[in-house]
Amino acid sequence: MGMNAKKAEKISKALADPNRLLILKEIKKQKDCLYCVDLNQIIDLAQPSIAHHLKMLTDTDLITSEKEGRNVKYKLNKQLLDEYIQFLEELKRE
Amino acid sequence: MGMNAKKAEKISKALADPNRLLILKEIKKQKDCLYCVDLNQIIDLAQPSIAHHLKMLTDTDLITSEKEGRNVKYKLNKQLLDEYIQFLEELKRE
DNA sequence: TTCATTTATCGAAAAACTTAAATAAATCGA
DNA sequence: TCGATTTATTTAAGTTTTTCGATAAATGAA
Repeated sequence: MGMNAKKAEKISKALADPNRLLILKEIKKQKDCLYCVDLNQIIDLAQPSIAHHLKMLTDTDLITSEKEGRNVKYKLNKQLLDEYIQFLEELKRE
Repeated sequence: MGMNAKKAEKISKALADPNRLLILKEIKKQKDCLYCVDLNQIIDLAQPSIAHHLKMLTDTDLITSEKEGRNVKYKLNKQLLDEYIQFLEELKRE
């Protein structure tokens, strides 16, 4: 619970890739609920690469995954994003 | 002016390192005004490595540098950080 | 000018990251 | 069960990043 520099570093790293930002954007587009299978149409990468990026995002808890039959549904972890934003806000306070 | 995914990616990358986060934290500590020379005491890295990290932060405009004689003074670019935060906020909006 | 201090750059080695082919695992439908 | 679909894992190649030694450049002080 709560953000620290180590976590913020990992989250920053997770955000530091165009394809992962695209995934997050798609989650937002799909009303905060994305099926992995749809990403293959959207992202110009081989399936294992997409799986790799999804794993990085779930490993940092930026997104949560939920199995639905053969598919996996992804949602944004808004609370963690908020904690990260709070960490950044505090960098501004002198 | 204004944030986009490409810029956000670069900023994320700049934030995705423990030493660079430490530099930002020190800028905050020193009342938003850090002299490069002080970092050598604080960060356990060789001088060229510190210079490299400072360059990454200035290249993304997260910090600004100002020459003062032999020294260089660094300040946080709060506006850019705000734009980045805004970008993240928008990821939450469905 | 000469020396000391501070910062920047170059070059190279090591570590980390990205990507995809091959393949495995899980699940659904027929 | 069998075949098709979806996702995960392994392995390896290519790229990028991090780090430091050596060295250069810039500036202040004596």
